[in-house]
Amino acid sequence: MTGERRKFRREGADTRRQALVMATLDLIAELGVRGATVRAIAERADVTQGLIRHYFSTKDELVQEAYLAHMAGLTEQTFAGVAERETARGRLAALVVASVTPPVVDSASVGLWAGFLNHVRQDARMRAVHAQTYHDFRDRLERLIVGALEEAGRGPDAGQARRLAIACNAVIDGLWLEGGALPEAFGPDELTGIALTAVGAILQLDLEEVATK
Amino acid sequence: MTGERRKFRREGADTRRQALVMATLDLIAELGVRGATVRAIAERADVTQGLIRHYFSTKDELVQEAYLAHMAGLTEQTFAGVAERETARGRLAALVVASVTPPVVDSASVGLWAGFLNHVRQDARMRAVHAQTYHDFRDRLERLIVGALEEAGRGPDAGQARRLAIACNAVIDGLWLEGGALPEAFGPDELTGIALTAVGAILQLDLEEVATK
DNA sequence: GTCGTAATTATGCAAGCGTATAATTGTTCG
DNA sequence: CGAACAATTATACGCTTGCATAATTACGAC
Repeated sequence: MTGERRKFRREGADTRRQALVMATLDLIAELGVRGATVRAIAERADVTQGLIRHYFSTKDELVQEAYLAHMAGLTEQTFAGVAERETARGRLAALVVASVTPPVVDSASVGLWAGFLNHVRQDARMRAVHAQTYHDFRDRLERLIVGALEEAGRGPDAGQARRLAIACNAVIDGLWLEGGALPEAFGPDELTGIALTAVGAILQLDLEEVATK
Repeated sequence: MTGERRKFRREGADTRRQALVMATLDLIAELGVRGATVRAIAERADVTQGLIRHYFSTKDELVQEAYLAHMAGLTEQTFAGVAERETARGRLAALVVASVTPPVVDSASVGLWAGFLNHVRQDARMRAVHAQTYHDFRDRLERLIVGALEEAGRGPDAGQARRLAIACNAVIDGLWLEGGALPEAFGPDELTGIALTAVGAILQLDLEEVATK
């Protein structure tokens, strides 16, 4: 009858912080931002709610760190297999394919991103992370594009390169979004083919022939 | 010292419902879904909170109607000037331009859309609205594309038309999203030019020469 | 061992939330 | 002009939320 206090193990700060961040991402993806309450996060991380305050002085701080982790993970997943390809055109094709294929294209991932967008619009630091993530991705894409065009003997000037990168990025983002938000609306591999064709048309480059390694 | 009861005017049901929907949209756009509480909505609509329950049996019902109104308004704004153009190619160009220009491209509008997305993923009726809005827009886009291609003497088959519409839709959505989420990242009219070039490249059609009426 | 301390749990609080219901009041119609 | 009724206000309830603070306990140092 003695009210038994819950047993626990001590963990390193990094482990615990990461576990809390993962639990937060899980919940936002699953239930939306509304569902990611302090209590729910704690429960999912198998911890009591007080501990969150021990590692994050405020809930917004935790959400912010979760956002950073999500965006970093997304970029990493997208560029995962790119460097392995030998030609610039092959690297570009690999990036395009990865961008519109699971695990990058994923309902929960898109939901997560959308859930964060409103926080982004209100919090200056999150806005900075957002802008940097976007520009970082686009810059890398632009470098791949320039490489592929030079390989084909046509080097674009800076303005052209910028505009091409914005356009290709838009195709990729749009397909990513639609594939994640309406998974059942597209056939298997349909998005892959469309993405390669569209980006190829914008750059006047055949990406489909090099898509499969 | 008699607690004075607030004066009020009776309004028609449609007027009040619409006012409440507008207040909801304002608040979600401004403060995110978190900020759109029943009390805040009532205050913005200059009404007491009890009235909301008189017109909507639940808050989710109000949110759902607001979503419907927002999406319908967005589509309407996008297609506003399209029919005035005489050639199919001109109509397509007009649609593309409208899609990446204010008031369609707008930070609040994108924020609103993102705020709804998580509701969409959890509520079946909202998911239906979402899917229908998307397919409706894409179908109209596909018809414009087919018209423009036939005008140029090349009628695509059904599969090609579908894929082209998905690709063009992705460009438009991606630019809409980025223009709304990062307004300061693009110069004036930059998105317009990029959108016309990119869609034109995908369709192998010159849209820029017909863009300005 | 046992002692100190940081990690963790337990409990509580004030504010805000959506919803329910009763009391009023503006409007319409005879 | 008065009665009836729907539109609107007022008030309150129960729950959940984020945050604070005190009580415990696992674990490393010596």
